[in-house]
Amino acid sequence: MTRRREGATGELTLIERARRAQLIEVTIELVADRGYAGASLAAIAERAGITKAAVLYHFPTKDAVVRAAHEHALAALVGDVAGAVEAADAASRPAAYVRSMVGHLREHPRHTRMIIEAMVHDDGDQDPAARWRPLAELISAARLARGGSGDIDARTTAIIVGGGIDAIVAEQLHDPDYDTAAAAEQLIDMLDATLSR
Amino acid sequence: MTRRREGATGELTLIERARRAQLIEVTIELVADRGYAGASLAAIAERAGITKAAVLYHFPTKDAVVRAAHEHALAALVGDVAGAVEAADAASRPAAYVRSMVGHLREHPRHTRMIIEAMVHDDGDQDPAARWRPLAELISAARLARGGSGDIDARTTAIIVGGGIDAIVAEQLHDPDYDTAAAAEQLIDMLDATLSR
DNA sequence: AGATTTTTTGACCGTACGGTAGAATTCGGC
DNA sequence: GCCGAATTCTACCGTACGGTCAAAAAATCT
Repeated sequence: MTRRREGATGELTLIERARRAQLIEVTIELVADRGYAGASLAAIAERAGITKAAVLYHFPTKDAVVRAAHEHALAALVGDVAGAVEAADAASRPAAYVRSMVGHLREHPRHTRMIIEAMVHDDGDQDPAARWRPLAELISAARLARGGSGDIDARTTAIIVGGGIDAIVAEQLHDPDYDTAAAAEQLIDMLDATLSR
Repeated sequence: MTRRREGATGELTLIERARRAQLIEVTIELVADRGYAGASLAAIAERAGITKAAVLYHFPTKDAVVRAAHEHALAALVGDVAGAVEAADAASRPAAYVRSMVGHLREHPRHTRMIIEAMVHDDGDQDPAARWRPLAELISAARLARGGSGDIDARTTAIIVGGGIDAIVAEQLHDPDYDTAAAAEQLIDMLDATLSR
């Protein structure tokens, strides 16, 4: 009963777990502070106090490190938002979505920059609307629950509101004093006006 | 009376003008198709049918080429939008702004990608709100012209609407069949509802 | 303690990049 | 045809990057 890695099960050593977590952490910081280009293998290694080769011992490639960091930041965000949305009733779920997303991003600016940077630099030709599909579905459901009669396009509405979220977040990343909560409420007002039309 | 360059006046040869224009053009194409990273000196030179060194004869540095390309694309956009806005009365200028910007970007997708790519990759810590300040002023003026009484924040409104514009454009760049005109009208509706509150 | 495995290191390789230097070419004006 | 300027080429330099390799150093197990 050893603690070595078992190829089949993929069991990991405690040290390896810790290192991986540390590498993910410093990579997030690095991407947040200096952008994708600033997150070189050498830079990651230096911040972690080891060498490039040691980093590549824990991850097969540099992209794997960045990908892991991105997934880590993203998982925290979607978990947060999903919780807030489920706690609301159908009619106010879009509002809860916007509110919790802006709130999370304000509380975790590093993760935010990481996510944004990854979205920009990733594969380029990915449907932006896919990102907001969950929001689009919440919007459709909320419109049903409210009995709005206008024939608004949920997809387009989600795209617009999503863009608004991104813009608010970007502004807050530049000016930490920006009142994102108030901005989120104004965006929610605009959305509500569209929903009940 | 020769046609050589006159150091003091900065007069340019015809050939140099043509080359510079061509280099700007291929750089825009390159950035649009393959992103900032894809616009290397070698790639630019290859598309122009010359060598790296020849490119650097016409521009002092690679960044100068990209900067010139960006400014070229941006100038076309702001000229277009400014014309459309001036042709409208104060109350409907924000709508004209949104409409003409989305329209221009739809008709010049290459220029659009160039502008977006430059905005993302430029210097990082630039105020996103600065981009939408002209829109913010149009919004303030329109609210006055309409006699709306609510105390909405023009800056935040401009940020949100600007984000919506970006999102619509991004969606169109991914899906050329996306109805950006309809999306722009919906965004304008949301803005109008906020303006007259 | 000895054996074995996990982790780290240092030295190296290949590539792509932006940029430079000087020689070569083209081209218009005389 | 010649001269000088405008334009382009070839060859090279230095740097930074991601990645590989064998060997050393810790850590762990028996």
